[in-house]
Amino acid sequence: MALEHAILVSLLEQPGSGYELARRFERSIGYFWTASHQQIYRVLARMEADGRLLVREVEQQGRPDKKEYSVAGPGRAALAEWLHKPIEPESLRHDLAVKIRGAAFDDPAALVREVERHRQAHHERLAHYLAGEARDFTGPEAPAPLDPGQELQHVVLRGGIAYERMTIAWLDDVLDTLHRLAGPRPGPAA
Amino acid sequence: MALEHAILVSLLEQPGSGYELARRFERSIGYFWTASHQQIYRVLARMEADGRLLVREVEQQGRPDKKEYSVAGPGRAALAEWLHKPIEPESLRHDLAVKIRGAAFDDPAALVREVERHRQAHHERLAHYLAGEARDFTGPEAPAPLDPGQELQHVVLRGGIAYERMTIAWLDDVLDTLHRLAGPRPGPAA
DNA sequence: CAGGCCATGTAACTGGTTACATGATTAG
DNA sequence: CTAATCATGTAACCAGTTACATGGCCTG
Repeated sequence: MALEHAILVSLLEQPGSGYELARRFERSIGYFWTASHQQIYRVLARMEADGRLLVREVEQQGRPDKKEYSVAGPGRAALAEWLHKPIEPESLRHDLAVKIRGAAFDDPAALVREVERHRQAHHERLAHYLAGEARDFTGPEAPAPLDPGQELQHVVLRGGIAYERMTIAWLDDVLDTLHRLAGPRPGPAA
Repeated sequence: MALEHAILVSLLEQPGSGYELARRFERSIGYFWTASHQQIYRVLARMEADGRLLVREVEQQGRPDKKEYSVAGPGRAALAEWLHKPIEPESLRHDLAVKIRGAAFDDPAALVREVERHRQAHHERLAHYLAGEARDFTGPEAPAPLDPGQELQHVVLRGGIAYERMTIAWLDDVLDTLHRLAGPRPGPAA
């Protein structure tokens, strides 16, 4: 149930509406957790009903009104409790790896394009993360001595960067392997 | 719905019972997908009802009878269709990263033990993967020229190894960061 | 005789995805 | 006029987790 906790962390960093949270989940929080707006609204409603969040209706001009959520005492307590409770190290879940193994029962060469597409997507994510890192942490615009919250955000982002780099390198390995299997094909003209 | 496809791949590699599949999901397939026996039995029943799998009751001596599943024509067709259809590159979901960012609102030092525990778990997984690699692919017992299926299994395993190594390095980075934040603590005796 | 492995399942619940639904404002 | 952005939600479905349930065989 980490979505609740991710929301608590995000709202502690900065109160905001469901819509704003959904956008954050596409950016910074999305480095390590994703959620759709539908899911977010549902969970926000439940958390407010449970007394973990406070809502404030904010009128805006030129835009729809919004509900600004912030963390209530019990919410903060729930987060603290979770932080002190050990969690299971999680395992990978990678559809593409299923496909790669499945290629043995199909044409391996047919997978090249798909793998290249994924490589491209990870490359774009990496560029996006690096831009964010320069903007918020290492660039000339960034605050010189980072506060603890920023240091922690930075180390999480470094994890995202390391993940994308590793994945790109692995997909190159996969492409090499697929080419090797397709190149010297066992045909009659071998 | 990649569990169905993972099951199809595994049964194409080798027919087997639900119990055997559950064990494979703890080993080789578990490099990139996990599933509990409950889930597997449920999905197997559905796939058989849909005509994607065949069952054969196998009597055994000294053990309970088992149902051996194998892939039927429509199952193979369903796999082929999925293999040719693009899928979305997936994003990370990492609870521990939520905790790390949450530590800004708690005591960062209190997280050290938890991170060390995770580091340890990933270290063990890495050792397990490396042992499997030596046994099946690179060691003296391994078949000299690997067939395409084995090449593909190997490249997926290399992905798991790269992931574990990357994660361990990142967790070291996280530990450094936590120590830096806790070390020069902003107390009255600073 | 206790514990672990082999083997199969049901039931209830929780979390996540997809599809549907509405409606105002602003920029091109 | 059209598309994008802001803003909030409901409903149905699918996937995954947790708890419960059974029972024989083998090893120590």
